[in-house]
Amino acid sequence: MALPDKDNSAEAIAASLAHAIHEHRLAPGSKLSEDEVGEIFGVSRTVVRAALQRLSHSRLVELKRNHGAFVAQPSIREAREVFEARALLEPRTARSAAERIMPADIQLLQSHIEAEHDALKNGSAGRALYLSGQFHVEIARIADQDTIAEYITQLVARSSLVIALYWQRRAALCESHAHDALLRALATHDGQRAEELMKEHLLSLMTSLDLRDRNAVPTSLREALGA
Amino acid sequence: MALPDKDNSAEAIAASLAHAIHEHRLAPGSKLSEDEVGEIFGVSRTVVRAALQRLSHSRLVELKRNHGAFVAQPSIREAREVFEARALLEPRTARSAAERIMPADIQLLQSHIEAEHDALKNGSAGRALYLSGQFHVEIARIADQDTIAEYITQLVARSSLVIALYWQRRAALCESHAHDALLRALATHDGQRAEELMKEHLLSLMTSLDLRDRNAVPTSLREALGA
DNA sequence: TCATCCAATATCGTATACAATCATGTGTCC
DNA sequence: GGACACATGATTGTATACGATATTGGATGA
Repeated sequence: MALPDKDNSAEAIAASLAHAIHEHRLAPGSKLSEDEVGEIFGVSRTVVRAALQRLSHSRLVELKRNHGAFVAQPSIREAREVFEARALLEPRTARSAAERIMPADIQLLQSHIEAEHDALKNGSAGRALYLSGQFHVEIARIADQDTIAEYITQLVARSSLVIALYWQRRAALCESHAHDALLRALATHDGQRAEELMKEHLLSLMTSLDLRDRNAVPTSLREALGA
Repeated sequence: MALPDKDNSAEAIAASLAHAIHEHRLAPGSKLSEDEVGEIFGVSRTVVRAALQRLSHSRLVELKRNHGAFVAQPSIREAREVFEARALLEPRTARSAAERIMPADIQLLQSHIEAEHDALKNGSAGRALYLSGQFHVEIARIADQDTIAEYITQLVARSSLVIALYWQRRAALCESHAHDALLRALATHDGQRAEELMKEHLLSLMTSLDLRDRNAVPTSLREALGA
């Protein structure tokens, strides 16, 4: 594992774990033992705890008292709420981004899309998912809204967990086309269209999930066995 | 100081500090020494650190490496961003709340407003400010959106810091009237009007602040002395 | 054979100790 | 007299030790 910066090691570890979660290398429900994580990164439990608390606050891990940290398993309700929050934040932010975007930003988004395509071709779906999320975060950054960008970063990461749990395999590759269209609207400073496209994109994302109750994640064993 | 629950003491301490910040009992820039806070609450630095990290993640305190924790001093830019984020989240949430509100909720909001009036009459402006913030949080709760409610909680607390720094004393008491009007719209399930009122309310809040650069908070001594 | 109780184990929760770092103040040299 | 270097103090950063708690496994009894 990449050794974290000697400074801010807790933050580096949190980022590393978040990245792994985002790329689906860590599945929802995975246990993150303090000792184990500490050994992997070569630090004591003290700093691991700081990292885990950080992630807990971002809702990426769940801290169970006296039981340890686990990669979060968002409920269906939480999944819906995450996308509803995104639906409030992202469309208007995309509009702002369209009004402020600079040539360098367009280049960057374009390379994001290409990297995502490459990742998909190489079969690294996790990395593609991560890049796809970063596309959204980047738009908030272009809109010059750090506070909103931070929230979107969180929501995107949580969306990755939601996708891990509730994705239905049919309805797949609309994604990249949506990003292409968004980029075109942004590049032409068409704020109105960017806003609409983002709204539709998020809606289509949500409808590609199976958020019916019956497929609830087996949070309790009783429920898992259909008792 | 109220002794925190033996369980989750870090969270209790964080909540206590957040409350104090929200009520302007702790001014922006105040130093929060780990030893001092630990002594006040009767716990070791370990748990104090956890609480401070939590607050740091909420942007209520700023952690300066090897220097300690300080109550945050939002920049003008951050102040704007906080209200822009609220402008995206709250109006639509108010509309949802209007559609779902129950009689008990109306009662609760009414009592919030009354408590706020009482606090103002008793001269405890800090408490009034806190209650005024809780009014907004309560609306998100009524809308049945935990995720958004959490964000609004954070943003409201940060708004309190912004108010402490940038409030201009003229333009004061429009507040309670705005809440009254909002409650009427909510109580009559007039979602459209609730959304509009919330949008205007936030706008008027922001314009009652002095967010011009020249009044920047003296983050550096040089700036404070007008050098 | 089954349920109940209890001990053993593993993990987390907290306190404390020590190391690292930065700020301040002092002394010396130019 | 001024600037630099260094020692000192205070505060945070990290590691470790110990205590608390919940689960697991086995033993005992009916």
